[in-house]
This record gives sequence, C-alpha cells and structure tokens, in this order.
Amino acid sequence: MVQKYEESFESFLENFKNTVSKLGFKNSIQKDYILKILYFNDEHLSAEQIANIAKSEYKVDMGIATVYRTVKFFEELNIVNSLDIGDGAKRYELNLSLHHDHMICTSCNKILEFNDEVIEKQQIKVAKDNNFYLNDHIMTIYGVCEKCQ
Amino acid sequence: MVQKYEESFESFLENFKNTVSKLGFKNSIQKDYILKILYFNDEHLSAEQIANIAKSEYKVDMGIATVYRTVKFFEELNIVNSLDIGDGAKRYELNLSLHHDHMICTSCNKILEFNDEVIEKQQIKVAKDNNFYLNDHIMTIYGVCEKCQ
DNA sequence: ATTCATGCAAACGTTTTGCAACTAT
DNA sequence: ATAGTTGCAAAACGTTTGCATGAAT
Repeated sequence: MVQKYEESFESFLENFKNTVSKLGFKNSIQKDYILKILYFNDEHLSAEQIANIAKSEYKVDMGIATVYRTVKFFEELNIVNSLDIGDGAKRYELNLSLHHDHMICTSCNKILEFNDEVIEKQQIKVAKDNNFYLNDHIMTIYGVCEKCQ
Repeated sequence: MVQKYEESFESFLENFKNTVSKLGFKNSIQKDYILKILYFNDEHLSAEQIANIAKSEYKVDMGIATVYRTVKFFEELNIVNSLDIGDGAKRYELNLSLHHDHMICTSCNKILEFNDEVIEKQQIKVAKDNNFYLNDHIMTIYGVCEKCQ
C-alpha cells in the first residue's frame, strides 16, 4: 500500500554513513544495526524492542540509552519518525517511504499504514489558508481492524 | 474558526452532574472545577497546569492524582480529549465543539484549531476502504505560525 | 451505611543525563 | 590527539496506584 523507494539496504547504509561523516559525527556498529533493524522490520518498534532485537538477533551489545540517543539523532536527520500509539512507549519507523499516515486498531494495537492523496493535498491547503509554514503532519485514525470486528 | 454549541457553562455543568449521578458516580467540587477550568481556557492544558490553576485561581485544593483520575474519567465519558504535542506531557481539552484538528507551531508551541470538511470526509472513506471500523481520528499539522515566521 | 472520591506519598515505566571508558577520525 | 560514542547506573519526568481519610448519596 505504501511504496518504498527502490534502494538496497547496502547502498542506503553507505549513503547514510557518508552523511554522518560529512556532518562531523562518527559512525558506529550501533548506528548501523539500529538502521538495519528499522529497515528490515515492518513493525513500528519501541526503543526497548530495538535493543532486544539487537541483542538477541544480532548479538550486538546495545544499551537502551544508546537506542534513545540514536533514534533522536536519526529524527534530527529526518530519517526516522516517532509515533505515539497511546500506550506509554514511543514507536520508531524509518522514513524511507513516501509520506504515509497510520490507522491504529484499538483492540489489538496493530498499526496499518496508508497514504492518501486527497488528505495530503488538503493538508497543504489548510496550512496555506492559515498562513502556516508547513513542515509535516500526522494523521492517525483510531478504530477496529477487520480481524478484530 | 471552530464553533462551540451554544450552551452556557451553568447548563452544561448541571447536565454533566445529572449524568454523573445517573451513572452512579459522585459529584465533587474537583470535578466541577476541572470542567470549569477546561471550559474557560482556550488553551490546551496539562494535568499539572490544571492543578495549578485550581489552586491559584480558585483556591481549590487539588492533588495531581485527582486531576489524572478525573480527566481519564472525562475521557471515558467522551467529554474530554487528550493530545500529545510531543513535549512529554499530555494536554487536555473539552470536547464540546465540533470535531477539529490541530496545527502546532514548532517554534512557539502554540496550538491552533481547525476543522476541515474534506479531511473529515476523506478519513471516513479511507477507513471504509480498509474495512476499518472508525472510532476517531487525529490530524496534526506541524509548522511555523504566521507570527513566528 | 455504603460506596465513591480525595490527597498524599510511594511506585511505576519511559526517557534522559552524568560519567568514565572506548572508538573513529 | 581530539572529539564523538558507548554502557551503565542514577536521575528525572509524567503518570498510576495503595491507602487511609473524607464526602456524597
């Protein structure tokens, strides 16, 4: 439903590492693996889940503080978005894809992504009408998914 | 921009108190004042702000736990909405008005309300197309307000 | 009399911070 | 050599809970 730009993880990672260097920051395996975990998981992961996957799946030691610092860093570079599904812990997702919004099932907490041209355009219009310089938007629909009904 | 139903606070409060009684709960000055504070403030207030206004402006003793319990109670009755502007603390607003969404200025944190027919309708369509039983939605536009540009 | 609501303080879960050791440049 | 990065533990923050007291019905 939501398309990713065609790009292999390898080229994406290389690109990212160059950016990090250019900005005067340092690369690390922690940064690499957080990126990899977000890239290869369709799920929207919490900081704790990211740290757990790093440890169990990739045997990479990763403190929770590092995860929080790194996703914040990624957010500032605009390659990660965070979202609040209302259960206390923020979820993080890679921002490779076209802009999309979320539908959250209030029964099973599952997150569906969608992207809708009409909403995208209308949001630009609303901002313009209010003399608002638009940076971003989120739209989240709450309801009950097909399975849970 | 966003209209309120025509109703005085007094009649609204009386109505609310009847509902509370009917449901088998008890009325209290804390409930009354939280309602009053939300009613007469255009701002979107955090739990702490509500408690502070109660104490300073109305000389009503109000523990922070009571505020949290009460706004949760109000949310369940569907007369209060909570919103996360991304700075840690949830904000609460009375749900008297027609459904509306928010524009948040990332410079001054001011919250503007708007309501847009096209977005309302399209969100219903999106849910329907995905076999999603719609309960509610939020849309938040982030940008820079006229004053801050 | 019953049951709900309250304030306080303690507990909780998530996120942030200080720090000393470490690593990339 | 320098400056960013890490894991750990402690702290901070918003929110929730247990409990004894108090208030509404």
